[in-house]
Amino acid sequence: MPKEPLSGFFESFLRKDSLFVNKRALQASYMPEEVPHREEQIKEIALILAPALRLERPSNLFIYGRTGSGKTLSARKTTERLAKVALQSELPVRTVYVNCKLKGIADTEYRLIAHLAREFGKAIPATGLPTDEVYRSFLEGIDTKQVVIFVLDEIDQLVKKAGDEILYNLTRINEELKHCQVSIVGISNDLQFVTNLDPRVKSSLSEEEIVFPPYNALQLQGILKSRAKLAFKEGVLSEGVIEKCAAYAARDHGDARKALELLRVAGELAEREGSKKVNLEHLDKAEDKIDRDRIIDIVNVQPKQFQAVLYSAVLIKIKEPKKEIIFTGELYNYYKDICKKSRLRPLTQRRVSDVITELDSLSLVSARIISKGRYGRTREIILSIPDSSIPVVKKMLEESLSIR
DNA sequence: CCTCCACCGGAACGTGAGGAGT
DNA sequence: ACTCCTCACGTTCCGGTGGAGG
Repeated sequence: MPKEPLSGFFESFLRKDSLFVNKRALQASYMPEEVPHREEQIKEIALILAPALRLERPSNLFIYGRTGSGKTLSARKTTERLAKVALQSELPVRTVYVNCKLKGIADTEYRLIAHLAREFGKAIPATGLPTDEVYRSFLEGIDTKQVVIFVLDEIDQLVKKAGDEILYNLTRINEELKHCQVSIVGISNDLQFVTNLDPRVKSSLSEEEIVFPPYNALQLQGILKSRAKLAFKEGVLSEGVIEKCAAYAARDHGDARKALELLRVAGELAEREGSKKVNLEHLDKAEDKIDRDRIIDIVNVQPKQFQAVLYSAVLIKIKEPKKEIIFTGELYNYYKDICKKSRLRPLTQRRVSDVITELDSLSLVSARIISKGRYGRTREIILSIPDSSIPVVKKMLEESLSIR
């Protein structure tokens, strides 16, 4: 008599004590009441944006700092409060937050402007119209007596993809508007971003600038503690878990988001194991899991051609484990072979070169240009997938490319 | 000091899909 | 039906270049 496979599973799951009380407090989207160690920056932002409440145009603001340093959170928090006060006093002030990296939402000029226009009640089709038409509609939509603050997050990604003309147009729209006043808050985690911007855009975009320094280990501990208090039941975190978690993230430019994710995943692993406590081993396992999951997720959604290029690098690594460094030419030869095996039309080397650049920005490989003197100039490419994950990735790629 | 390799990376252009306006 | 958009993904063409070796 086969036992019912799920017999009692959900029942006991329900009965089993969860380690969490409110897991959301550890998720990236969570907006805490306070943003610790960023009081100064928040005050600065508030000071710069406050004139909006007198219906004056605030200076454009440029915020930068590394990932997980609290930029987005601080900016959102501040604009939210501002909007709330404006609403209470019935002042015509609008704040709009856009993340430019979201695919298909705001990652081109057309889409960004269309998105903004929709915020002001204009219906813009996803495609089809000329861009100036979209601009026209957008301007028409906002040009009433009001102050509008646009917060453009990950603005560096937008410019990288679509050029800085967008910003030039955006910083100039006040000249086109009769009643409305617009100011722009740009957020970037690329510190170099401003330096290679068109000088005209640069000066108007960064009328004001705020830098977010990375958190140090102690500050990270504070952040983790306050969130852990909300997220976990009392006493489930073993001694030293917070400290180690903070140390791990501090090692890597003080990324608070990463620290929180680590803690959350450690908690989930502990819970799944049926452990009563989250301890240091769970943290180690979490670190591993996050790394592997990230890679798998990214690799899975890459186009076939990208996968083929990556697979070439993986193959080289397996055939010659001692060989860390691959040159473009070698990789390309392997790649052509792979294409034959998986019945893919090989791309030109020029294109593959771009693919390599993109794999680099996904951190699947790291590539830098070197000169071998007499033997030419090329890129040295190093696979950034940890040895432990290589077999999984290899299998995935073979399946996807239908090899063997 | 000069040369010259093996690429890099900018620019212009082509194709084909998804869609608007007339 | 026809012309005109954007946009992703490629190709072709080509000038540019750091440094080992003559």
